Amino acid sequence: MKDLSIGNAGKINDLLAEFESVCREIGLRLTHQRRELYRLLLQADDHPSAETLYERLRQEMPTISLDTVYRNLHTLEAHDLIARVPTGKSQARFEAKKFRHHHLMCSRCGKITDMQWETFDNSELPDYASFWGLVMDKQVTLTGICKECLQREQK
Amino acid sequence: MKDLSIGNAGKINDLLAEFESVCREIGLRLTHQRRELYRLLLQADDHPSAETLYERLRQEMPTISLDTVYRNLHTLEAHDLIARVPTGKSQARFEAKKFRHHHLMCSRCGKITDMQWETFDNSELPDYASFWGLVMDKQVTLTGICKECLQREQK
DNA sequence: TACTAAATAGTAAAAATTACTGAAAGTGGA
DNA sequence: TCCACTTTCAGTAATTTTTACTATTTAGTA
Repeated sequence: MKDLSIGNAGKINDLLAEFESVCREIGLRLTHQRRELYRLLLQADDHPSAETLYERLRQEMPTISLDTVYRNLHTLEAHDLIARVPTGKSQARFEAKKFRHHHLMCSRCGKITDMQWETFDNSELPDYASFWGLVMDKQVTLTGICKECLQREQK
Repeated sequence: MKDLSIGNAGKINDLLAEFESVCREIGLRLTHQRRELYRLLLQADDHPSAETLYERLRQEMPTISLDTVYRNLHTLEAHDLIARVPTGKSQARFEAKKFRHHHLMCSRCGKITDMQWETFDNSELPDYASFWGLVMDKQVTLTGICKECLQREQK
């Protein structure tokens, strides 16, 4: 995972420029569709599904096809430019790789929130991990009920 | 999550008895299909998909329907007797809740392996978590390449 | 401007999950 | 043990999600 510092998190344009040069490096064509897909993912903070991205893209380019969305999601994922959020649900959710983070998932409303946790990031893996093989990434998922849902249930 | 100690891990029968009494407590009927589904999940260590479970169940009861498998997976999940493994893939994978553990996922062969990590289990959550809401579970997923795949690639 | 491989739109197909219906079966009480 | 009640089931259909196919268009480059 390309470790982009959180200081850049808001600078969509910088990240887009970075994306474009990475694409050129690895020989991916910069189509309007691909750039827009990535831009939407960069500015989204709701970990959209393929279907949701398709709907959003259709606002600006009504003729884009669903296949293009899925194909590009695969391509970008294969090149580690975006990631799939491991939800356990049948519908996949996606995110741009902006900075190292973990996920909070509300089991009531399904909302997914990013969270940084440096203490964990810096911690040692258990011995078993190196016995198992080569670990490339470690990710925490916290599950529970978000504040909004808790308040809603109290009423 | 019902925290069953790892000492019981091999004792399928004990866990089945436990399962049956839990079902009676919460008013779930103990049908042959449901018991077998749970038993298969208990003894499986490969986190099978719904389809895989269906195939296995058909060995012993050829008339069982796929709907029954899905319905029971939902029911048992809703009562926290089994869990869905958050893989990020479109096909859901399941496991019985035997003991507290985390997952190692091989990005080459897709194999999922359980791992205990008490240091993590006992660690404090970051402050942001309590601000977010009520956290019920914390789970680590390590991604990488398992030993078998590493050896295969070296050849 | 023209060439070429990659990517796209539109559509079809496949895979995975959920819904529906009448029949069967487990559960609790007489 | 039998009965009534309700859940669950099998079989099938429908829906949702993802992938595949093909003719056409486009980005990158000379």
